[in-house]
Amino acid sequence: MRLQPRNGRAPSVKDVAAAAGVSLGTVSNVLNRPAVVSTATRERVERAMADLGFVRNESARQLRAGTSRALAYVMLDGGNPFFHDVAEGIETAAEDADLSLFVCNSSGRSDREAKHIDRLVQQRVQGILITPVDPDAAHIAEIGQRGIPFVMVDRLSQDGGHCSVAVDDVLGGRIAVEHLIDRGHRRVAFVGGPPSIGQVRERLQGARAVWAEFGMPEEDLIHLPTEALTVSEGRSAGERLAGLPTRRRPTAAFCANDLLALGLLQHAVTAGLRVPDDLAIVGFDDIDFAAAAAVPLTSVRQPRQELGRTAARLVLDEATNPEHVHEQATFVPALVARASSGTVRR
Amino acid sequence: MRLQPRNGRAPSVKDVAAAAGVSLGTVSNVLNRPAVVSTATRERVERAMADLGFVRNESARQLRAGTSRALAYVMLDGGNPFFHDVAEGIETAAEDADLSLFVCNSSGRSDREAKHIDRLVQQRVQGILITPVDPDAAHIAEIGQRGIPFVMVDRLSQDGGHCSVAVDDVLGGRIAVEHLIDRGHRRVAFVGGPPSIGQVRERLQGARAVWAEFGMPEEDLIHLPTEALTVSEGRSAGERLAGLPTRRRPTAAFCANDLLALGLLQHAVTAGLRVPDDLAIVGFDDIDFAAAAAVPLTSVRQPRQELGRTAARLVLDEATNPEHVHEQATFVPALVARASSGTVRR
DNA sequence: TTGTAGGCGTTATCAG
DNA sequence: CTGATAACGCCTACAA
Repeated sequence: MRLQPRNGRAPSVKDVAAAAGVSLGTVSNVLNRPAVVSTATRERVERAMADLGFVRNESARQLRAGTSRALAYVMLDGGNPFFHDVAEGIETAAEDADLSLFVCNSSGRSDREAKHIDRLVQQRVQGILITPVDPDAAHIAEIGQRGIPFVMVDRLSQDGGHCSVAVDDVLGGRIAVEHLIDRGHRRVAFVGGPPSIGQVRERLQGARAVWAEFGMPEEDLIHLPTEALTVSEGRSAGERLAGLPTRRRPTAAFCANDLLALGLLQHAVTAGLRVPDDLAIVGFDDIDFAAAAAVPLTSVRQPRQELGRTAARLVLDEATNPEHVHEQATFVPALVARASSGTVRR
Repeated sequence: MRLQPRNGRAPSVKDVAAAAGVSLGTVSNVLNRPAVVSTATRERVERAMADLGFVRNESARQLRAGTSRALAYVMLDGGNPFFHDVAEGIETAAEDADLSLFVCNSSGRSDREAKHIDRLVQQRVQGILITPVDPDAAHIAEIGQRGIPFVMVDRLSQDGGHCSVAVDDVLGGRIAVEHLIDRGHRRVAFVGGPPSIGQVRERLQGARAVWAEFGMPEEDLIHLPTEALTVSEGRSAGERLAGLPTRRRPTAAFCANDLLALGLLQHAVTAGLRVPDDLAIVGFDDIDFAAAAAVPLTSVRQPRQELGRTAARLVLDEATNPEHVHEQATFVPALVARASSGTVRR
């Protein structure tokens, strides 16, 4: 392989044509409509391409085609395995459609998110999937106004102005707390925040609803707010919880996601609380690390990969189907009971 | 904002020029050398760009420039938070250089890796960072032959034919096992595989070396092979370990990475082994979940973000500095002792 | 079946 | 500051 034909420049179709002794159009045909070229010429051209180490220039193709052959996913928190699993689901769908997937991570920062979106628009990606920091931010609305197909992931659209996929978070909150009531718990903590995150609000809302329906006193569902949905915030919530006087201390905690639950679990063990006997714990998302915790974590399962696949399907439909109508795909969460909420009390 | 000027086509510099009543060259100047344009005209042009919702077309820029303004990282296992942290380090460096970062995930599959590389070459990225499935694969060597700057991450170059960054894995194995010997363990398991993974081989090699230096009998360092470096493989190694007769069972395990260690920890707890009293555990990488485990995990720390930042620095040097010489950046791993190896025996 | 011409959007250059 | 023009590499007509 001679890989640097014209002093440093990558070989172009022209170079291939020259090397193969055919015209430029023939090379293009070999690439795009191999059927119309005679076998002999085709092989000669392919040989020349291999010899030169020819690689199509994607920017030129793109410029010509007017659009790139890529999708993008902007995720909220790359440190949370949940989003990685969603991305995997998107990627399988993108692969099936022979599209690349650009994965970006806003790390919960709106400025970074806006910057990523800017770049993606410049790249003319075919569609944007996003789990937004703030679904009402101006730079989110602009995506749709630009006519770029886009789908909100893990967050339902309020106004139906675009597609979205998510589980029913209110229901998720309900089944988590109902499970704890079932297990005999009469004093439960909800661990989660900040309330600016919609998922947190809805999971809490579901928890409160079912708590009231069972006729439990409102003050016995205790909200332990956190600054973020992270392991270390879970740990600090654990400190506050362990610090409560025994008769005020909840016997169970429902955490707004698994990272919080893992942090809480860790602090509880450190503080000498037995899980689930002294403190039962339920998380949300059912990331792989939940099942892998030293006390396997009961969690509300989201169909992570399927969320991603569905989101990709919707964005592709919007990109290709002129009859497309926006769709809010809602999935039903399911409780996965493990040891951390294991025993029935009394 | 009128966002669709010419029936569906995104507005171009030409449209902006027309709208602002200036020439195309002036628009280009506003974009690329704002200093040479008078304030009044510049503002008029900027106004027109905003009105039209003009966004530079990156493919056209790229075609013109001959290279994209992006770096890429192909990681080995997106499900392992270690690689996410490395990617974060790369991204900060890329941001400083005003470059985009494309993050790809081979999921340990060589075919997926090759496909990603193909795409990246077509995109004419400025450089490729990669933690390869197999450093000797043909598609890896081709990257260098193509003249694309590239750096191997978490794996040292054997022949110096390219840059690489990694910790000293042999040393990592040494300090892990020395720590266990220190703690009084005389029968230790090494959990890890497959041996096709260089990191596994070297960590084992270090473990064996220090074991011999302390005069311990070879057969008391027991290799429990695994198929992969995952939580579930760790769990299954745990089953094998717990199944051993008590007098043959190691009192400690050194795992080739933290995912294995977390899986092993989980099974140990389930099987009724106390950690660290019945079984001490040491992992490798020191991912955040290691500290967050219910029994916080002792681990050999890699400077994850710094590996990424350094790799990015090297690839940028290769891309821009004609005097560039390949460099093997080696970092020193450090033991982080936590509860999972906590007590001194006897 | 092959060759040729034009254009995608951007940037750079050069003469006014 | 304008206006015109060429070039990047590819693709698709259309003509031979």
